[in-house]
Parts: sequence; structure tokens; C-alpha cells
Amino acid sequence: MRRATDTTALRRAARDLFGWDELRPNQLAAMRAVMKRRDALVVLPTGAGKSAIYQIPASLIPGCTVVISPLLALQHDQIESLNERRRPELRAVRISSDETPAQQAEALAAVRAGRAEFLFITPEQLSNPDRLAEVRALEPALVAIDEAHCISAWGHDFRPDYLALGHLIEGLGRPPVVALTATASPPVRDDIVARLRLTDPELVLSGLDRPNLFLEVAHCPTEDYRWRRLVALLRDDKRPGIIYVPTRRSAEELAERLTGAGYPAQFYHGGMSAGARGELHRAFLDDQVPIMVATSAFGMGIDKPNIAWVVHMALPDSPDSYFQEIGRAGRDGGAARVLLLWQAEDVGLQRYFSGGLPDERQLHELAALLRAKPVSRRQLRELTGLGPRKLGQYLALLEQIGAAVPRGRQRIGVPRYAPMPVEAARAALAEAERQQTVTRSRTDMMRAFAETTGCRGQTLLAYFGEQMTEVCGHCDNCHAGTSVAVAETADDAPFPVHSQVRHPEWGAGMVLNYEEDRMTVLFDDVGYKTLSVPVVSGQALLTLV
DNA sequence: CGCGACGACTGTAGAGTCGTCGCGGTGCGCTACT
Repeated sequence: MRRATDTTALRRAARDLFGWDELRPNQLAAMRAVMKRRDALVVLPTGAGKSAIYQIPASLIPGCTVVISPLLALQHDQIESLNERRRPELRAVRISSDETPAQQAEALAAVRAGRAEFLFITPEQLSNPDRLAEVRALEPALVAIDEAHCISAWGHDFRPDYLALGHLIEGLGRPPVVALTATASPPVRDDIVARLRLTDPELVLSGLDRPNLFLEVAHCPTEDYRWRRLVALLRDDKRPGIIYVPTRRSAEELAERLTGAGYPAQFYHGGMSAGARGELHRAFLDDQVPIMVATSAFGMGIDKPNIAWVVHMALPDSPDSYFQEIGRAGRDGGAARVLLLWQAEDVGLQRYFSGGLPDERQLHELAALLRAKPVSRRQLRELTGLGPRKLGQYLALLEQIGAAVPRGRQRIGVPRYAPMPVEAARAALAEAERQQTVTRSRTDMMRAFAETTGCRGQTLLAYFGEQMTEVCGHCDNCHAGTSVAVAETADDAPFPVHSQVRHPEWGAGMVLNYEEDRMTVLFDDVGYKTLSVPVVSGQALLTLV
């Protein structure tokens, strides 16, 4: 009965507020979970009406909704599109470093008085205890986490406050939480659930296959070949697209070279001023820029329906990033091409980006300092001489192994039963090594995707834990006829897909898929591994847990 | 980890080789200064 009323109310709100005649089954399932005040994790491709999953229920539930969204530019667009609807039950405000104190106070007042429903905010804002108290006093009825995969991708050191999000949500009075993202492999999903401390979340997953994207990979022995393949695509396809490059400098150089060769291109990267970036972003969306050469900074918030192709000029760090980036093509449902141009040398840069290991002595010193008395980050910077980046990484590690814990007033202390500094340093180093191994195994999987002669659609989706029984039919290998249907090979599979297994050396893991005579297993400690099925069976390498 | 730039070396002229060194992504918020 309750279910029927919720559904009716949701459908009516969708029609009233968004002009939609119907809701997709996935959307409805997620919205119903929110209506029942259950936590939810929603993984749906962009363009599938993801935002509406929290916006429509929020308009029906009494109390405001706190939206945690990672980028100020993205927040700006989201707020604008909500306020354009001119409905009080959808009105949005925000608090960020872009607002003056007076504007911030006004935003809080608007929510308090019921003149606004949505409060957009970053994790960094909430990590200020005074701010947290102000937001808590609004008694939010719902927390929505947008681009939730950032929790996993950015939590470790880049934006450490993401790591504390679960703690911060508890500080808000722990309203129900709905986390949304377009991509999340099984370990990323686990990470999101664990870090946000979601309780028995409703999991809403949709099929990730994108049949209108033609997947193509070319190994490029020389830079010249890479360039020729790129130009060949641009010659064939005059529609707009994105070229991803690994560095800022290569973005600038390639844009210039293309423009000189008669393909007018702009470049975009994180080193540019906010003004220039906003301008380029807008120009690209308005079809003023046909070719955008960009680093990974160009991504979230690029909701342009007619992107017809995406080229990667180097191997991305992981299938996670790759899937995010190619996912921006073909949102209008039209045929789109995605082309990966790679060399083995590309892996070197990704190794560098996966970071160096911490210094055990410095970790030891830091753990000892925390033990003496709770201190602020600033004090720690002065006491240890560590840079903010490194300090953030070290503190995150110590927190993960239970040797540090956020205390009140921006201070960091030590939990009860924390290990002694020597042991803490050793454990933190081991944890850093484990994280680095897992990160690097993602790059290994990206390379395996590039090198496979099997179906690329299957290989990519298998990484995300989705087993396709048929070949995708929209990749170069399918067209070349080298793909083999999994159904032909999976019959003698020794372990079911998604079963938990144990390896004598690598420990516990989860079976992700079978492809020809190989299987992919994700191990907790060593990351992704591809194993030979005959060897696994013949030597009884794996045991079912 | 691997690149590209740069200088030294070699051995008497111009260019090849070697070693060293710096560089390389993603963004919040705050502060100091115009």
C-alpha cells in the first residue's frame, strides 16, 4: 500500500516538476528506497536521469537536502538548472569559498525558512566544525553524494576530506544517504559503502554496455603513427569530440599542431585560470569548439549530447577513468567512435602518478607526535616540515590503520587502543604498499584491455563485474572476428562469477569473469590478476571460500 | 617509470653518444596583496 502511494506520488512529482511522463524502472527503484529513508548506492550511466533520483523524492520529503558535490563549477551548473525551473520545492543555494560570508548566511537562512530545498556544499566546508554545526541545525532529511566515485578516487591524499565524509555525515545527524555515480567497479562500490558507512544500502545498478559506442584500440609504435591515426579520424568525422592527453604541456602542443594542420582545436587543463576554463567549457557545449584537447581535468559536468568521438592519446591509468571518459561520447544515442592510441611507454607516467611510498621514519615521527596530544594540520606541518600533500597522505594512512582519528576543533588525535608509533608506521607503510599494488593492477587491467584480441565490450564490462554472455558486436575485435563468445568457454568454469575464492599466495579475492581460457580475479591485497583456467583447475590453485 | 632538454665529451669538425636532471594529474579553501 505504502509502496503504491510512494510510486504514485513520485510519478506525479516527475510529471509536475520535470514534465516526464514516466520513470524508468531503475529510477523508480532508487527513488522508492529514498522515500523509505533507506541508504542507496546508484550506479547509472550519465544521461539516465541520475540527479532526479534524489531531486524528486527530496521535493516530497519534509526537510531540506544536503547535496555534496565535488566541483564548484559543476555545483554552479546544477544549481542553475534547478533554479531555472522556478519551483520553490526545487530551489537550490550553496555555501562555498565563492560566496561572501553574507551570502553564506543568506543561504542558510533561506533553507531554514523553507525558501530553499537544496544546500550544495563540498566536503571541505563540512570539515569545518562550525560549518558542520550550522548545517546540522538545519536538520537535513537527506544527503545526496554526487559523483560518488570521487570518494574512492580522491580519498587517499588528493582531497583528504573525502575520506572523512562518513564521519561528517554522522556529524549532520546521520540522515539517509543516497550516493550516485556513473561508474563504479565492485571494489569502488565497496569503498563507497564503507567510507560513507552506508547501512544495508539499496543497490541500483544498470547495464553499462553502450552499444552506440564503437570501441577501437591501436598500438602505436611511433609518435608519428599516433598522429596519423588521429588525423585519419578527424578527416573522417567533422563532428565535435574530445582528445585526452596525459599532460598539460601535451594538451597545449597538440592543440597548436592540430590547428596548424587545419583542425581548429582548443586546449583545456587544470593549470588554466577558472575564468578561461569556464569560458572554454561553455564554448564547447555551445558547439563553438569542435575539438577539445584536454587532460583529465575536462570531464565531470561535460553534459553535451552530441560528442561524436573521444580519442585517448595515451593509456589511461585505469578502466575506471577510461570508462568515465569515453562515456561522454554519444549521449544523444547516435553512433560515436572511441579510439585508444597507446604505447607500452605510457605506463611509465601512470606509475609515477600512482605515487611514491611514504618514508617509514617520517610516519613514525608523525604517529608519535599525535600520541603526545591532539594537534591541528597546521601545527603538524610546522612540527614535521612535511608538505600539505604528503602530510595529508600520511594522516590518511594512519587513520586507515587505526592510529589517528579526527577530534573536535580541527585537531587530529589517536584512538583508544591505537598501535604504538613503531607498529603504526609499519602498518601504514604496508597499507600504502597494498594501495599502490591495487592501483597499479588497475593500470595492468587497462593494458590488458588494450592488448586483448577478445571482445572489448566484454573485457571492459567484466572489469566492472558485469558478465556479458554474447560478444558486444561494437568493437574492432568483434569486427575483425577475433572475439569469442564467453558462453562457449564458461561452461567448464571452475567457480561461479562473483564467488569468493582464496589463493595460497594472494589471499582472498572475487571471481570477475571468464574470457577464452583465462579468468580475472580481484584480490583484496594484490588487486586484479588474470589467471589461466587450465592451470587453476589442474593445480587446484583457488579454493572456494 | 620514462621522456626530453642540456651540457660534456670526443678530438680537431661536425655530429654522435653519454650522463644528469627536472618534469609529469585531478581541486578545495585560505591568505596576502593589489
